[in-house]
Amino acid sequence: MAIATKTGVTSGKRARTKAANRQAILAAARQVFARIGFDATTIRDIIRETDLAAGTFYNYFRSKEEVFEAIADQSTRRFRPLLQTVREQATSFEEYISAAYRAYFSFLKAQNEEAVRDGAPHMALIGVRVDTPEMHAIFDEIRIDLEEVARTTNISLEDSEFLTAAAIGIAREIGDHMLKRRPADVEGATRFATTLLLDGGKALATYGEKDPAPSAH
Amino acid sequence: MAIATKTGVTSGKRARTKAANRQAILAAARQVFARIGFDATTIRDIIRETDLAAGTFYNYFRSKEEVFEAIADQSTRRFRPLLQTVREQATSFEEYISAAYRAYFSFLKAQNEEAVRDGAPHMALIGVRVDTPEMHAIFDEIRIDLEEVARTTNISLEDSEFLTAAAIGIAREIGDHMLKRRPADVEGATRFATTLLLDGGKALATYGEKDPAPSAH
DNA sequence: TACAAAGTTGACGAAGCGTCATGAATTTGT
DNA sequence: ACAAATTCATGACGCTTCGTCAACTTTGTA
Repeated sequence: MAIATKTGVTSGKRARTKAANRQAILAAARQVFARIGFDATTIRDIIRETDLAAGTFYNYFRSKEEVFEAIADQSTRRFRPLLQTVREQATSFEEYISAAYRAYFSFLKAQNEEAVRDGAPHMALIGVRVDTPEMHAIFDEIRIDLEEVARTTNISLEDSEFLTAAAIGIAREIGDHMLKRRPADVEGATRFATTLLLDGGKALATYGEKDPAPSAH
Repeated sequence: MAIATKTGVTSGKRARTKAANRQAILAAARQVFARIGFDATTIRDIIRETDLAAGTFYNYFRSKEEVFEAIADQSTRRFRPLLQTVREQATSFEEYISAAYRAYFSFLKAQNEEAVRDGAPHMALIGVRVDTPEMHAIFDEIRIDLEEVARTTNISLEDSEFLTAAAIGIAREIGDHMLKRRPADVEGATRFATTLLLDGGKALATYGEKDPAPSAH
């Protein structure tokens, strides 16, 4: 009889298998992408890993690219609550930046380990990298956070959009390089990124000495 | 008769048409990618824009992806001499960073305008972004430059790899956002990126004031 | 000029694509 | 409780693109 809920979701069997099928396709796609890579993957490769028929795929996604985006979207969605926590707990600009980087690098490390466990050859991770609407939402969220934290700490930012872009650029690139170093050092990456974003490269360098002895807390 | 040169390149007609064909394919691919996008492009779309036959394509490239990489590689190759000049003329850390960012942002703007002129819908630029060997070369070049400039100015860098990664991340993201603002402000982006990398976000903020009055020279 | 080497051509079989008529399972209406 | 209506899975089909290859043309060598 299918009871309609507030959200418009029905509890009938129809709706349940629909959700299950979607998830099955996404899970299968994850596996196959990890195993043989996005380019080599065909839609039939994906559907073969489920108990569905070829045509059914097209009831859920228009193309391979759309599945990919949906997976990236899932990843991004899982990151947002972490950012939410960071926002709620930060009491200063420094704290926000530091905690946000830590959250991202931890998340990245976890995602990477999961992908490797799933049989990804090496670092073929579908990350929080693709240009999805969800990613744009994160960008705006961070920008607004920065503005807000700056405002409450009586700071004026010159250009919050550029600052956000830079913060994200640093996160992406340092994140990649962090993963290449085994074991991935989340704290080290966090400290570096935070110091750089706040105080710049000069704070990470020492003048007139042979060995570096920077402090960044 | 084909005179063999030092480099193993022959001056015969064979070698000339070979180079010409390769360029023809690359040029055609550029056009088609710009017009209809990478995904929609088929190898036959590309070859149709030349006076070659389908089979000939495979004498030059293994796949559409390989053409793409070759184009990205060309872009990257064109950027390297600019970086060379920057390296030669910089006398301080600050100067190197500033000039390098200016070179990159100018290059990016020029590339973008060229792509738009070629009929790219909007910002579908094949940039200095892809993970090619040539890009890795640039990365190493910048890292070594940073180390070198730091050494001659008696500075110790904590982690030149991370610093390079961060510098490139900032360039990429700010570059993207710069292009979205019309007209693209190369000097503004350069100033922002340079100040951030050297002195950090704090240098771009003002404390206890309403309107920002940052100085970054 | 004759022969060898290199390269081009386009037709061909294979592979993957997206669609759609069919039928089964679920929901709705009475 | 049953029938009508709706939703959706199925897999075969026609179509597009793929990469290859035997035949042919052009270039280089002697």
